[in-house]
Amino acid sequence: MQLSERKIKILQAIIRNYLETGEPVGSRTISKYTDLNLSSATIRNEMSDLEEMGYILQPHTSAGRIPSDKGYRLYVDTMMEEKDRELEELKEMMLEREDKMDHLLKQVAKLLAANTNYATMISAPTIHTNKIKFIQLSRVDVNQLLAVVVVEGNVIKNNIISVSGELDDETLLKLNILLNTHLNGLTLEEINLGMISAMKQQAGIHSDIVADVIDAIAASIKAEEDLEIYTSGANNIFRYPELADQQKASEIINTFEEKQMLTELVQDTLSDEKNTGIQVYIGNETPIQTMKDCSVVTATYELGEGMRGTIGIIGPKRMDYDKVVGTLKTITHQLDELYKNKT
Amino acid sequence: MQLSERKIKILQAIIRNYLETGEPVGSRTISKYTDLNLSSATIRNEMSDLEEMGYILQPHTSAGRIPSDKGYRLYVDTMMEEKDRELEELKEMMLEREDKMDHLLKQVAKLLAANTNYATMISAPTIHTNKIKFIQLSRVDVNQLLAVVVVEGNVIKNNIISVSGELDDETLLKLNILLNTHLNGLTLEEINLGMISAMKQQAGIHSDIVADVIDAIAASIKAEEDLEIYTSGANNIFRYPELADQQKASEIINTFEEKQMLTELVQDTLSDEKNTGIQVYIGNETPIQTMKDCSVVTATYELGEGMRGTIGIIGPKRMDYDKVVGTLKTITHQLDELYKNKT
DNA sequence: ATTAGCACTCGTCTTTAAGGAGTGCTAACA
DNA sequence: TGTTAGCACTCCTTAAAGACGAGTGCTAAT
Repeated sequence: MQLSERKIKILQAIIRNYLETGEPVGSRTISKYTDLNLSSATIRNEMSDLEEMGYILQPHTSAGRIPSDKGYRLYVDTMMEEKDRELEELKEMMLEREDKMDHLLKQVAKLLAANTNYATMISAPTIHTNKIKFIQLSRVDVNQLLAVVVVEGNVIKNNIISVSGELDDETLLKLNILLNTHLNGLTLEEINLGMISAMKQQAGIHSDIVADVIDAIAASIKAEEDLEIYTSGANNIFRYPELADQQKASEIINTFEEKQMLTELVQDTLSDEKNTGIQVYIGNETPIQTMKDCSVVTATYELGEGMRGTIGIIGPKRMDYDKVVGTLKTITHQLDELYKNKT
Repeated sequence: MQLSERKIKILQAIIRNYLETGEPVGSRTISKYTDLNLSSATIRNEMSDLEEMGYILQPHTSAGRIPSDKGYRLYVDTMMEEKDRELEELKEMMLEREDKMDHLLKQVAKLLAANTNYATMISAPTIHTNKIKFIQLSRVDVNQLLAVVVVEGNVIKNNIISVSGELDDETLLKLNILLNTHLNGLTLEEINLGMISAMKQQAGIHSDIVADVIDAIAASIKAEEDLEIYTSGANNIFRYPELADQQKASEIINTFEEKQMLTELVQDTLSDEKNTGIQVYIGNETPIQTMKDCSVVTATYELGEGMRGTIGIIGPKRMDYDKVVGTLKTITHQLDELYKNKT
């Protein structure tokens, strides 16, 4: 069966209505709601067709229809009208020039949650492809060195390294020069074994320290390990009765608290880069099993080259996709702007 | 009316039973439960007295009794038998010598939540009274300086400072020496205005940089600002029907997610140091309004001198106080040990 | 092709009744 | 005087029954 123009209009009306109310939509509602001027009986026939085609379903006989996952999918793919939404607060916030990345991200998550009434998450940008800008070893104690690594984008990583032998200031200076001349401007991937052994050779008896330092750098830069994820508004799910029962709420809250599982979402989003950077997962499409009764909309944001993070909005399947997608587009754009102004 | 020996025994039996089951306790249950060998009628009379005295209450006529806050308080103060509980996993975990403080704390929170089935929080130790061990300014870009401050206990703080004028290496070195000679070994409180102006004078035309640096140090050390709090097991509250309804659950979850409000709990706990370091807040006694239906047990742990943090366990009023207090005592002790072995 | 009409379904809400746990009180007992 | 058995009473919980109504599917008329 074909999806006639009229069927599309009716489906759209059903979904729009359901998004608002969360209640099954009856034929009479649509008959009044749309400008099609059709009687409820006609709508009923069309609805029957739409159900057969799998776009809508009935919770039980004698109830109205609700969209199926397939219906939502069609809606998101073809019928959505993005509502652009400027977040004024965000602008103001960014004007304050938040130097601390983590603060900024927490704020963004919070703001998004407050504006959308859904649960939100944001992953700190991974610095995978980013270049080392500055390395410094300092002695903080007799046998402890502090290794500071700054990568492009002014992300700072620290590590305390314990060393056995003593080091005089001169040697330390030499090591610093050695490390900086060899590693500055490189990304983590570009540091290879040959380079490391060359450095070790030059370091002579202190080669073990070089090894330690490089390990430390690798460990601290390593993306998977400390993929920081900030969340907000998890309790928003209680606004939606279809998610608010104990079983489901508990699972979702747990996912948000553990954060571990959210990394899968980030990975999945970052790996797929066909479209505009916005992805919509409806129900079972989500990579996180515990969210199979939700819809998840994710966006990739980019701060300069190679620094990419993910923003995710998690809500009921009947979320306001138009608003969410619009908001996400705006916000990723604004984050982009922020970075440009900062550098 | 006096609390006779027998009344105490009965009250204890009621509370113990209610802690287990969460259901109002009837007279017949107690009559069988205890070794007092009294008929249910006698128990009823005693219960009536206990209710009049405010230790227990009836949800409605013809229901059993449940402990009142006053009853719980008496239990905690005089009748509790701490169950010592070693956390084997914790020992193992600590053996791995987690260098990263935040990882360790997250792990502890998680472990506690898993072991107790309550929600847990742990605040990172505040470094309030701690001494500055090492300061270093480095140039990372034309007009950007990186200020690294290490305080005792190897807690590292970074700040990027933007400077207008250019600085040559020599000046930077001088500034570093200036800062270190003046500030090393001092706590934040000990840095006073006189000292600052003296340093500014010595810095000459770069006095503004000194000011910036000190601001940065103050900002990064400041305790209230970045009182990191890690939480775990918030979804455990769903295990307890009396907390699991939407209204309450949502509030509690929110408190846990925002974390902001939890700082009050930390402040309160740290400020009061009469007892063993364990505090029990029952119902309305808690400083956090949203937790008035819960009980909160907090403990102060200490890592070396002056580095103190708070561990909190949040559960229903009928929590297993014996177990929780015992566990907290053990864990603070173990953390103490950890620190000793580390240094 | 559209629509009015109507019987039918089925979830929701309300009412009613039965069941039962637990109490308070009274009177008897040691 | 303290303890206990007995009993009426309360009130929550659960189940069953019925009323209600929203919404459907089908049929026949337009």
